Amino acid sequence: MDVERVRAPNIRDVARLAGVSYQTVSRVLNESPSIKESTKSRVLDVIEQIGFRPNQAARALVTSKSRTIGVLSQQTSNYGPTTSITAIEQAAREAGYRLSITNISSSDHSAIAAGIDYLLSQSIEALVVIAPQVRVFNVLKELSISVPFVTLQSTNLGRAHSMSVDQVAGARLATHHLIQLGHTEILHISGPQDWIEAEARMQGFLEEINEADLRLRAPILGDWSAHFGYYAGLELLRFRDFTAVFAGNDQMALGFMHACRELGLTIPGDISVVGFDDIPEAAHFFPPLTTVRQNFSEIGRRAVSLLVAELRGEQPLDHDQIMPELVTRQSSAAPH
Amino acid sequence: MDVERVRAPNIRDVARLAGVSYQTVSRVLNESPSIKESTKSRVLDVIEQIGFRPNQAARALVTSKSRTIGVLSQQTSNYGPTTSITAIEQAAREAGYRLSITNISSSDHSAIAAGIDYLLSQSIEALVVIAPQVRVFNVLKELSISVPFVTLQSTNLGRAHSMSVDQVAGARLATHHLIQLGHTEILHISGPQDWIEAEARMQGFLEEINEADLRLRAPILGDWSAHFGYYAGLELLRFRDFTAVFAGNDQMALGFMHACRELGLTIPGDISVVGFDDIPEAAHFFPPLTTVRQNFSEIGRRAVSLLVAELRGEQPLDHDQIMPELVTRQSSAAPH
DNA sequence: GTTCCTGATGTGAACGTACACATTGCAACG
DNA sequence: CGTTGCAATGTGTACGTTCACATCAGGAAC
Repeated sequence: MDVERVRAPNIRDVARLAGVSYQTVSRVLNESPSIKESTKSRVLDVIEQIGFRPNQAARALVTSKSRTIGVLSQQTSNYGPTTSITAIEQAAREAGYRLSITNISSSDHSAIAAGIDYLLSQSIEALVVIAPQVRVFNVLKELSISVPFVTLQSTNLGRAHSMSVDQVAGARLATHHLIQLGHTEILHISGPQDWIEAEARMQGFLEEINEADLRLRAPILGDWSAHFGYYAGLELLRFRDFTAVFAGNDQMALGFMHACRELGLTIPGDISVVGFDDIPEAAHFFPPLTTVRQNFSEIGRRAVSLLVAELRGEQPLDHDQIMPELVTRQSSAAPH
Repeated sequence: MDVERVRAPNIRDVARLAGVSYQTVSRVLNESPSIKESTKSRVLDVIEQIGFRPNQAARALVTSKSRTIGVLSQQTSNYGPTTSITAIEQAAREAGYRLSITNISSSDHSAIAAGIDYLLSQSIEALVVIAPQVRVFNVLKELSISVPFVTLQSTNLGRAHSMSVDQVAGARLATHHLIQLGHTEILHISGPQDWIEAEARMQGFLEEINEADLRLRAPILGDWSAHFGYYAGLELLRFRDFTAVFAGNDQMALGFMHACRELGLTIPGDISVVGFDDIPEAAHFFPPLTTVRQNFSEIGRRAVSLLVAELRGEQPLDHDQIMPELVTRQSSAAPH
């Protein structure tokens, strides 16, 4: 009584119904130039009619091309990475590539290596790395990846493997803004020490402070979370020996502002705050947050375009680095 | 002068070096029971030594199993979907499945159909749908998908295809909380009309309002964004004929509170606000937001576990529906 | 010693496609 | 009218794996 397991139609079924050889069908599928218009449309009709789909596995097997781009990412729901990934997915699809995403939860050496290994085992043709930790790059260097790859953070890998918004410049914009308002005692709440972006933002901060010849205060090392910003704020505000804070991202800025309110301080009256990223919510914080906007989607798109060009053997478009932009809102003002 | 293109080692290379037949190697790879321990370890040694990786494409071709779960998602960087997707990815990987994600940007019929078609063309074995619009389900019904699938929202598809936090119950929690505080004029800012979750939350709101025999006010249809919450707030607050707002998500609540502040109203003094989702930032809004927490990760995990069980022909674990939880913070209080 | 069984291993085929090469038909050319 | 050339199409094979089936050795049972 069991029903014969229906086999999906293949290229030969199409050929038979269209009265041509399977190779002709293959030519239609691959848009070969030398094929008569009439046969082509006849084949396409049959394909449409019986709902034939070329088998990707067979295709991948014979061409040894998986048409897949791997993405290694830090496990996060943050706005930046997810926005980039979405852009990557779209750009990849438009270029005819699939995505294979792996999120690593821990960032120790073996987890990173396992993540990359997992991706390579799927015979990805290219790799995008969004896990933005220094350690990840050591692993990358060590493994000498056999496929084209690109990281979405500024690195000193020295090669054309990096695609990023200029974090140093962004941090300088933010810091410079505060200095120009007249602040002289500026605190930086940084991201985790081993994050490349945190490091770059800190560097921009330091450069600007130095150039203005201001007193340098040791940055606080945070974890990007609003919670950290809050608790750090409660602690830091016991000594009110600063008038401005540059937070490594908008979430920490939010938490810090929360702490300020709780201690009865007003922003920007008592303390100015500047964030980084410009997440969509930042415009509605209390007060609306002055921050540095970076175009996460553009980074993702460019990463894909770089990789795809490399895969096709084309010369990649030579973009300038993407510049971030200061968005001035109401959380920053001159000190009184 | 060109170097012979290095071919990746295959199962026969391993067999030769280990002095066995390729089939024996295949048995080792597939953990066949009847294989001598000594041969097994010899084969594994060779695999390790030459860095052999089984070719997934060949495997997929012969087994006609892609080991891939498709994810159809609405293009978004929102906390909920991204958190779920991350959980799905992890659970899928642990169960030995890859993920193939497609984000659809528009939600018209053809875009949805194209998205599903794209996923099916990759011969996915199962499908998770996170694009939570009513329209999507119509397309799903229409297409009569040939693979097991699950949606991450409550639906009335009538079958065991849905995995979700009970949105109606969550909305009732929120609304009931406001009623219990003594509010009688409660406004609901809803998500877009065609979103299943928006509909469910609205339904919960209506049920609770009806049961308490309060005056029903027409919900405002928003778009989930903080911007909408803000502009809606500016508009709504021209008539101060309500004392509490239940927003369809935390972002709209944030925007609404922004509008309140701008008009000189205090929260919860003048107006109480309750959100939905409990995004990590909500605890640091001004004031910290009372909201309904739902476990996005758990939904994702359960979806995968359901699908994997179905693929393996096992009986899926029968979970109760996941219940949301009211998180009371400082944005809600008794009216004065 | 023969038979039977079972655990361990080997052989042939198939999956569906693309590539390299072969063949056909027909027009142009001398 | 034979040759050449080219456009259009067909045939054989390979990709790397798994499945179905075949084989083999060796011990138990008679």
